[in-house]
Amino acid sequence: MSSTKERIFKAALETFSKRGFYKATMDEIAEAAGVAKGTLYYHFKSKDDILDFLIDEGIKRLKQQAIEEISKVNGAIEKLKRIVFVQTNFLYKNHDFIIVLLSQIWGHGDVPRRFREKLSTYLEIIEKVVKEGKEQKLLADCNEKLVAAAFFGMTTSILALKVIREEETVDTQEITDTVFNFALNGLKFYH
Amino acid sequence: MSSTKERIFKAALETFSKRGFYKATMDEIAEAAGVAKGTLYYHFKSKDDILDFLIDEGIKRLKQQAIEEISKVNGAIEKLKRIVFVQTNFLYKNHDFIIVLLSQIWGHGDVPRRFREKLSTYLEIIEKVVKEGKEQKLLADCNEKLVAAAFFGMTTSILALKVIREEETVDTQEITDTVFNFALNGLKFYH
Amino acid sequence: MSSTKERIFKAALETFSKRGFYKATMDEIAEAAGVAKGTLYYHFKSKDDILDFLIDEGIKRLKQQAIEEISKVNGAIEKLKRIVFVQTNFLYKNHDFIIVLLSQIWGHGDVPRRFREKLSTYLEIIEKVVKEGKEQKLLADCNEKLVAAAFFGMTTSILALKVIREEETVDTQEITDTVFNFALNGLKFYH
Amino acid sequence: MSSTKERIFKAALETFSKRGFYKATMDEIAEAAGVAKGTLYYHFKSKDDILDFLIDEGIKRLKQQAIEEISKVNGAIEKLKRIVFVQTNFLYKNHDFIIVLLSQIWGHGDVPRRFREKLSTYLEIIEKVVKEGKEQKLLADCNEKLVAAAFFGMTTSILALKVIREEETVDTQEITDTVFNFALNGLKFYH
DNA sequence: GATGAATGAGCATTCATTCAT
DNA sequence: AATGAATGAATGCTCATTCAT
Repeated sequence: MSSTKERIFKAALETFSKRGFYKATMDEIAEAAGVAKGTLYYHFKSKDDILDFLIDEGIKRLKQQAIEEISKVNGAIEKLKRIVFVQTNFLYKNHDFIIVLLSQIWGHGDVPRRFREKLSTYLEIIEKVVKEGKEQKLLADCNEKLVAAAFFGMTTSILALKVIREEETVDTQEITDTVFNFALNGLKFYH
Repeated sequence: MSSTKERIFKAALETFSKRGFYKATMDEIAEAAGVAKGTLYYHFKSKDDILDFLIDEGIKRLKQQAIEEISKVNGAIEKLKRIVFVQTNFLYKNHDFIIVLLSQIWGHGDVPRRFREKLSTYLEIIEKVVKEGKEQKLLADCNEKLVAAAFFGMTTSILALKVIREEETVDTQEITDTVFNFALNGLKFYH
Repeated sequence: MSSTKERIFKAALETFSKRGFYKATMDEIAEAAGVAKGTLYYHFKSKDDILDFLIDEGIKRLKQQAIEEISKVNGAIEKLKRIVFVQTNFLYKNHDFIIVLLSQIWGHGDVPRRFREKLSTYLEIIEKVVKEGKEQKLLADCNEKLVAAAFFGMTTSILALKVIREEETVDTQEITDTVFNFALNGLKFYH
Repeated sequence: MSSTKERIFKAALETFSKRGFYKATMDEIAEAAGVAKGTLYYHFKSKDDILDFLIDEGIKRLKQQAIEEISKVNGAIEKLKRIVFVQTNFLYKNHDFIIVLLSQIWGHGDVPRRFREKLSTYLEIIEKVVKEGKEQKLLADCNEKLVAAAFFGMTTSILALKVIREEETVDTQEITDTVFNFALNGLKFYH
């Protein structure tokens, strides 16, 4: 990625996150990137194309990190923990991305559908681990598709709500632990 | 609510859900409602105002149902189950609402912030039940704010993904059970 | 004029003056008059019709007062003085009217043309007095049409500028004297 | 001023004068200027902004000419004559401007107020000359603010009425003489 | 006489996109 | 590679007017 394209990428992510995709204008992105408006069109076909690129890149990076991380350990439970950890950290470090993603995946149009499909390729990683866990009798019987969605929804909700609120510096380790513990053991109190 | 306003309300919800808030035009809403465009402005101040009203009403109704339902039973765990049930059913019956809500609550602007604040008043109901459960030693120690967010994120993710996909008729009872079981017992396999 | 029409008349004059004819809305007029919007259309054909009526009435009243006043005295000069006096007082007491009038008479459209024609019937009163004065060798030779326009322009400019500025209470007698003296003797200093 | 902006400037002046500011549409201005509607917004922020610019420029040019002209002669009376001359000629040559100006300066809103303030900077030039004339015992004692307003009101009234009527070619020299003579010597007949 | 809900033509404004330089 | 002036289709919104009650 050329340095100019990189700058546009970052500026767009920031602008979409701050203003929302629709309210963000090409003028704003250009200004944030420090380039002329025409330059955006040299590097991207359209505004939609920038969004596509952003989502693509984001999910690609998230997947890479998840795959890399779970390859380091053995056992479905340990792998799951790593996934929660990666997810939390990634979303925390890339909250602009998650805000943009979460604003775009719901809805019936072609665009949200395409984004959901991309996201699915990430969720499949989780599903696979859950399935493994079930087979290894480490995890209880469950619908792994539902569980993957639940995992993702849980983590993003918690994180997005905290991050967006620009609260106190978020302790990602605490969230990782909470989510993981919640997911594994549930809320029931054991005497 | 006058009958005209009611019709606009429903048309707007449907249109926003189908097309997305920004792509939906006032002309489309008017046509869907079977009124003239000017009539929209007789009942609402602006397009944003319609959205506001939609979110307000939706959350108000969700809260009403949740409160009513948990008043019927005793015990935090039973109450929690009812909440999951209401949430699932409400969101399933009002999937247009949930799509609109989920598309609008993320982001840094004033609008998403306001919507999150409204949503918080619903989450507080869950928090209260969780807190009760902890005090009664029915639920494990946990951060109830995080748990409430997790509950909401989990349910909506599962549901929205199913609903949007216009999948097979969704079995809300199954989802209720899955979510509740997951939340209560976690994923760990017990020998 | 029925009491309702009278109220609309006053409300319209005030609203047009405060907001300008185009910015003023029928809603504002109705509210100022304390009636429903539909009622305006019971008494007047249209917004333009209200303006017409306002201008008509205003000029009619100005003419009446001028005619009555000049009938009280003899001699062109004395009559001219009375005209200046009436004009100043009337415009002061009816500054809403003068503001509306002055905003509408310039321009090429049919409406300003019609208003100028109505105003002409007042200017003719001045012209006639000036003509008389010339014939009686009391006033210097001059183009009475130009002089009448000058008279009107002079007085309204002075007054409007003072009145609009909502300055100190305007001393109409002083203005009358100044204008009259200026008009009669000019600015030249006589040694 | 870029050539495009210049063309918009002229087209707007003509359109506002012909149709009135409020009846004139951006489409009309664009067409008159031979540019696309969007181009108007590339050079001006809004329709109001165009009006602002027009009034600014007009008054600036009128002031420039007046200042230049009175610098050519000595003596308050001669200067005054030049002012009347410039005013008459400028307004005649720029009757579109004067029509727009006169339609906009009356009223209580912020816009007319701002325009009056701009116009005041021109009137101050007249005031200064009148003051000089008084000090030099060339002009009678008078309120120079009132006199300046009177001068302006007199000239514009005469001119606007003539110009709008699209009468016979206006003889600006005759008007200059009439106004100047009227202003200097008054209407009284001297035996 | 009076009301106010409903209308829809009209308009200012926005903004992604193009293209000549 | 980069620019920025110009475009025009698209759209939210206004508001005078109508009419059934």
